[in-house]
Amino acid sequence: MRRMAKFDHLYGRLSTKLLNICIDSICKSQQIEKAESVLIDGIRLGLLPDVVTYNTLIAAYCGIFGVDAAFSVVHRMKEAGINPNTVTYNSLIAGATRHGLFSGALDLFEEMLRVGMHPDLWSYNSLMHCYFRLGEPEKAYDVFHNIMLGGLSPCRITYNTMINGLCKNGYADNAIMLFRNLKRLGFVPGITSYNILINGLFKSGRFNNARRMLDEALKSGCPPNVITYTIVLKGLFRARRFEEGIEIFWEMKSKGYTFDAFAYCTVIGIFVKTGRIREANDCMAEMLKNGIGLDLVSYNTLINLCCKEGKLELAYQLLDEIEKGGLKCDEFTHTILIDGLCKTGNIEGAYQLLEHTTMLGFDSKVALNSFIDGLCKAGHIDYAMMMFESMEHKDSFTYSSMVHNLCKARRYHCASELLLSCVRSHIKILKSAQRAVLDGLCYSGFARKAKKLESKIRIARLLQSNLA
DNA sequence: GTAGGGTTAG
Repeated sequence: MRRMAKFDHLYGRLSTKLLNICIDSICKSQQIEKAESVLIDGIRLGLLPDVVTYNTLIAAYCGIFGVDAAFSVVHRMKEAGINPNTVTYNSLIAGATRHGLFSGALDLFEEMLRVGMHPDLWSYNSLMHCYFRLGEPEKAYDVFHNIMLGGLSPCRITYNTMINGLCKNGYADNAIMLFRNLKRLGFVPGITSYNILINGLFKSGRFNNARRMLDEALKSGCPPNVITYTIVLKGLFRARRFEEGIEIFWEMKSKGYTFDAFAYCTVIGIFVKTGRIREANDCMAEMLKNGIGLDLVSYNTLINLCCKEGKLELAYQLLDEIEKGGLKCDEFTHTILIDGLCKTGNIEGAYQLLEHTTMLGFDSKVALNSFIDGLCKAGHIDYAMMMFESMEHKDSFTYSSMVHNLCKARRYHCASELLLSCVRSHIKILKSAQRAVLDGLCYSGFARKAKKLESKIRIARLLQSNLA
């Protein structure tokens, strides 16, 4: 009998472990309901879920439904007599961070300390990340300093989080200095570290340094991955080095890189923006053929492509797919469609969608800009002016578009007033829009007014630069 | 727990 009891005990422990492995694997395939039913079955069979079982569920709830839903699991856990541990809090903090709730993550960290729990390296790494995302690099640095001084030994993620945070907060030079110092102290960077730095250098406009860093990665035995290529592609595109970017794309293909949704969307976006619709279509076909799971950004990218080709019907088919697939359209989706409708001359449709979008609570300045431009192009310039005047927040696009369209309608005096008020409001305007007004005034016999306007603009800009 | 500010307007 004693032997049986011993086996029972062993069986119980093993089974909880098996149950956890099973739930973890189901959660990883995002099937929370199935995981819950496996848990219920397990309990019916007499298995006792432990802290790992609940932590697994909490991590999954955080990822899929958000932190609030995860808290309901914490509640259930406590009811079952199991106390949350550091991993529970780390999961909740990670969940909050993933959903952009950085202040909420900080609150959780404080709560952790308040209830007497000891944060581990994961908690501190997350804390640093949150401070950086909140634009508080000094506080992040304090955490880093404390990790180094305290008994915790930092890991690669600690260093990468620090280097990335510095880059993202505009301290690319400090990031590189830290990187060099750490390397001297024995830190062996992986491709993630190099990607962080290459991206940081590209974004601060230092293309040659970025290229050199890429070479350094290769020489250090870190082959680039799909993320490296996407960074380089985007960086070159941002620098308007389109041909080099397209070359990188072909290089990726010839080396047999597997494209993911990020890479495909980047490339399709670039093709669309440079007017290479045929190539964009080939890419889309390949993306669909390769069975890439389409998320909302992918759908938005494809809908945009359809709109640019004037294939609105196809765009609406994709819209149906979004809703059938359980995804929710966002501001981008609506804006893309509103612009598509405007560009195909369906102003009435665009107006209806704009109203619907506003009713849904989206406040898209881009959509309004698009619509105003659409109105002008369809010949309703007075109505466009009315909307323009009623707009609370006008930006560079609003002014550039309106000024251009007024010039096209030969209403140079009105355009010159807008141009001047734009400059005086410290808003940038396209050089071509300014040129259109000045040329328009000259050619229509108002050369003196053009001269005066030019000097008024110069004075306004001079005053601004003095004040700055 | 770190890396692609993947998609929109002039």
